[in-house]
Amino acid sequence: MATEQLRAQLAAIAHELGAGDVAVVLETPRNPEHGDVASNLALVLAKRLRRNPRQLGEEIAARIDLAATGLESAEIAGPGFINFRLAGASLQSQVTGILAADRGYGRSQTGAGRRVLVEFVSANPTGPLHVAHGRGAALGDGIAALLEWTGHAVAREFYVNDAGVQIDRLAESLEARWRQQRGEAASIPEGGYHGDYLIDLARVVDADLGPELATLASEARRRTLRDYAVERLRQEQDADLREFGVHFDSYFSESELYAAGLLTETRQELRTRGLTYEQEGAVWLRTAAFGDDKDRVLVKSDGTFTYFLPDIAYHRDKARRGFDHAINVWGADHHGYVPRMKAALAALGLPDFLDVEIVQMVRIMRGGVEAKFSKRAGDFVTLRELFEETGRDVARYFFLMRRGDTQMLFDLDLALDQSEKNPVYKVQYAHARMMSIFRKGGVGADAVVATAAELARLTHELERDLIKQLTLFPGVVERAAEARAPHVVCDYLEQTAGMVNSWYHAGNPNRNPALAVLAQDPATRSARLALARATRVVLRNGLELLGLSAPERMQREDSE
RNA sequence: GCGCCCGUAGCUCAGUUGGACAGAGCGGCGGCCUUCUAAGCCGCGGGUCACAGGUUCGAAUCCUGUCGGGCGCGCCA
Repeated sequence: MATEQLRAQLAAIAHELGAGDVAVVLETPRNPEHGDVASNLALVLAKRLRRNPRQLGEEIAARIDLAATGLESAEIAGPGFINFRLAGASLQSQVTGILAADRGYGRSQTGAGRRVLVEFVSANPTGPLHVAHGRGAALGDGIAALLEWTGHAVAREFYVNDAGVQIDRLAESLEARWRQQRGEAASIPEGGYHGDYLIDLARVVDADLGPELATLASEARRRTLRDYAVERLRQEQDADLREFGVHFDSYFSESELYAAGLLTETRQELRTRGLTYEQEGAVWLRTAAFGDDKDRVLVKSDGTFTYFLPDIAYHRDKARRGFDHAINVWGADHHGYVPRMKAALAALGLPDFLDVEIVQMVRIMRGGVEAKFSKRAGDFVTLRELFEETGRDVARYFFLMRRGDTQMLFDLDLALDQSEKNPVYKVQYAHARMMSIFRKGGVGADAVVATAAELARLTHELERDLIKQLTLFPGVVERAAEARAPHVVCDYLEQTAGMVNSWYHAGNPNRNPALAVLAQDPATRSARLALARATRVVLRNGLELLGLSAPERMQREDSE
């Protein structure tokens, strides 16, 4: 790639000028007058070398071997930017590169050799998944995909909190519903679960195990109900996620930690390392020595563990399983928990092992008012209700198109709009348009190729702009992976789709038929088909990276 | 009280390892349909980047403070 050669040359020149190692930043200026590629290298070096930036820019520009990097010109502008113009041929040759890479276009090996565990959703098995879980699911899956695209070995994991107080409340709540179902007076315990879904479950469990339950002693009955509820609700969550298009490589349950003796083992290790102490009958961990506000309790004075200990044991286990790095996608209500978790891992000698991505809350707006309640689930809207109404692609995209760490408004009216106002359809439609051209032209989408001589026909400004845009894709993926930010990809795809549409519509028979992809002239036609395919490759790869479909044709559902 | 996130166009949001006039989508206004699918396209208007200081050749971006919104601060999970 021409830009990579340029980058290398600039880095070398920086060395020659005595500036040492510099991360050369190349960007595509918004203003076309500023060329195809621009670098602020002179500005960066000016500071370091205490020299006039423009003068330095001239000096750098003079040292560049234009021909060797496929450049037409380099000029100094503004405070000291160096603006480069690509030679036409090098731009056109990018198309060939994209077609050759095809499904691999956008992939890189930046993260090769790194094993990363991405843990997300990890909802308690106490009820249906709600929209915030959906956002976490989309984001976790998107982050995992970005890491895969940059060469990391990624595993997706769901942590099941199937032991502990909340599960006891679940069992008690189900028992109350079951008794109500049998005509007995019973009420949901404090801190229990009030949603209608437990009424449904009570009916099912009664049909399933009713007679048996009636004969059991209360202890055994509650255990039976607990296991039943956890299993059923887990299955329901799995089904929701599967239909949402999110798949996990592994599930790790809290009860496994107990069974494998990892809690006592972890506690032992912490003690051996001199990290714990007893005070007021409880066992404390010295997290304050590792960046936390204060020390935290591991074992309560009544002898039971806090939630903290299993979490430490779990994360310690992640490292023991051979992962170099762990990324957790957590809800905003857990952000205060991050420092102590990191502190605990630092105490175990894993200071940079964990990164936590916080997912903020989602508000659903319909007709200008906030939709809050679900009949079945009680005080929240379920993920399933959402994606059954909008469709999977739309729901996923809407969750992904915003930064995860800020609160978002989910505009249901826009989500249900099937025109190109809806950003999802705008991108998908741009892809479908390219596919429709191939159908019309009678060529296989994946078979299109063009010679360099033919590609030389791509001289129109819209074509040049589009090619430049397509060449940005790999960099966008890398940047998005680095920032764990799928929305960067969404922004890019929307922008690309806009440019695709401009190009496509410019060739409308009523506007300028000479610009149609399926032009009369065979060479031009071949070149434009190749560009159309390169476009399709980028849009498809981007959509699939985000876990969305890249449709061959768009079908509108008739509005009811 | 302390900590974290946030405050950018009428609305929803990008841009925040400092850089060229602050961007997109939606909404608004004005054009354009016997279509390589108008589910659209082209153009126009719209902002004291919450506020006040500071650092810098240069600040939406960094620092300090103020105001406003959200969340978290348990021997809960």
